[in-house]
Amino acid sequence: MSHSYEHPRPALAVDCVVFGLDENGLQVLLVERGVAPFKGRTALPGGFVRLDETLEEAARRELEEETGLGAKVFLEQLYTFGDLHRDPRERVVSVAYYALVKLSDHRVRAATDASAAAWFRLGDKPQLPFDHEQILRVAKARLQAKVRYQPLGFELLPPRFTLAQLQSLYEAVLEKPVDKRNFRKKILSMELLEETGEREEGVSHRAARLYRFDRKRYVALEKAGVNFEL
Amino acid sequence: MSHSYEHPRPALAVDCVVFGLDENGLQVLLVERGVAPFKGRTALPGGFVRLDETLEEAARRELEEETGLGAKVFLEQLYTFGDLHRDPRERVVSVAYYALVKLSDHRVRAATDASAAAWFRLGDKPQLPFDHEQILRVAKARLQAKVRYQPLGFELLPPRFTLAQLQSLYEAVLEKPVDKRNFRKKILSMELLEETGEREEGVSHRAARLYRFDRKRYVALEKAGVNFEL
DNA sequence: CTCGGATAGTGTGAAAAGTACACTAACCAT
DNA sequence: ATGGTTAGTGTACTTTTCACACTATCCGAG
Repeated sequence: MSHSYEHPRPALAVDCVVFGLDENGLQVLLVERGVAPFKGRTALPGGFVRLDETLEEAARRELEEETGLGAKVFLEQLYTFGDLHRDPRERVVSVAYYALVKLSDHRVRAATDASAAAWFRLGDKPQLPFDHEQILRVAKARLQAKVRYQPLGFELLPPRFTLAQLQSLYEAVLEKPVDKRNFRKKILSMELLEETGEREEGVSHRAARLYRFDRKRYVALEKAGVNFEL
Repeated sequence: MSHSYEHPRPALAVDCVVFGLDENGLQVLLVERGVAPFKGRTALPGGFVRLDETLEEAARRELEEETGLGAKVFLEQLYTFGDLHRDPRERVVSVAYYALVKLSDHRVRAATDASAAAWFRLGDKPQLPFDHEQILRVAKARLQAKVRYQPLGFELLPPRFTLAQLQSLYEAVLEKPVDKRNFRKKILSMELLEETGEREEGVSHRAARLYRFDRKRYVALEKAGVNFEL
């Protein structure tokens, strides 16, 4: 089947930068390409936009198809890349999205999935084709900038977490150490965290309290114009 | 002439939100549409992306064609809008850009240009077609957010300006008053302004000093990681 | 059962930044 | 010379940021 238009059109794609976090720091989810160009190479998950779906729907569909990630992950538009030769074959404009997922939920799936998705540490990944290196750089910069004034971090953690986990998240993303006492004061003063009353289990030292992110309160405070700068 | 592709493709357009400033506050540059849909309606300048130009080139070309704005204006990508029915005729995805121009330079051109471009105050403009109201809202929010931590304001002023002009610019963009002494202290402490040694002329009161934005110094300081939060 | 190892959890003082605020200086026009 | 108009300047108070070290709790090993 063929489709004709009066004027030539670039192809329109979406690409996704999926960030996850574990003990080793910030990771990114990459897939092995199943089609040309760059078939067999490791690249960002993505694909062409269909006519009956929005850009975000296209991004979520591709994520589901290529990595098994569900529809609820945090996903935000990043930037649109339109250099003439970013795809060697033909003109392709790509709307990039970035996603944040709780790596713990998706470690197994990605590891066993037939679609050959895998997590890579940022400093330890293969060279990416197209302009995916650039997209990844922009995504990392955006994440670092945004995490300072929006509580994005919670998207990367399990539903209940300790303050130490939250702190090392910030340290991993920002790539610099944070003072424990000042961090706790600051983050608790925002009143976005709710104590669950529970504690860590199975650790061979004093068990830390488990907190939960209070999303409703966040929405309310944000509407009221409160600042969440770290 | 007709162009065929194996899979259907959305059309790809760019739209531009051009901000300018005068005594009446923040203004936006709009054009009268010469083609359907919405022929004759006032809308954001924009048009379709060609295969041999990048997205930014397309935005600058459309600006030149429809408003006479030159190639040097400050222009930055805003967001990409891809709702299914944002264009009533067919699927069109639009990459929006926003521009900042010195209104003084372009007041005459826009007023006399055959292409029927005109400046409108934000609170006093016709209803815009497509999703251009949404695009404008996003652009305004971005400008307000960005002006706080990047010295964008200078793009809206003539090359030499007084501190009072700069202050009213911030007041116009942020839509709230700023303390004169604190503003001057803060902005001068950034060391981005250079005294020209000249003064205002033709005013019937004490003449203010004229300053110039030191772009080189800005680039240097920015690289060094300095913060320019207002 | 106690002792060592590991992480949780807590407060204070000093420095820097932000904020509110009012008068004199300079210039022009009448 | 006087009045009108905007330029230009400093200080005291409050708030925020930053650096920094010890006790509490739990587990496991001996």
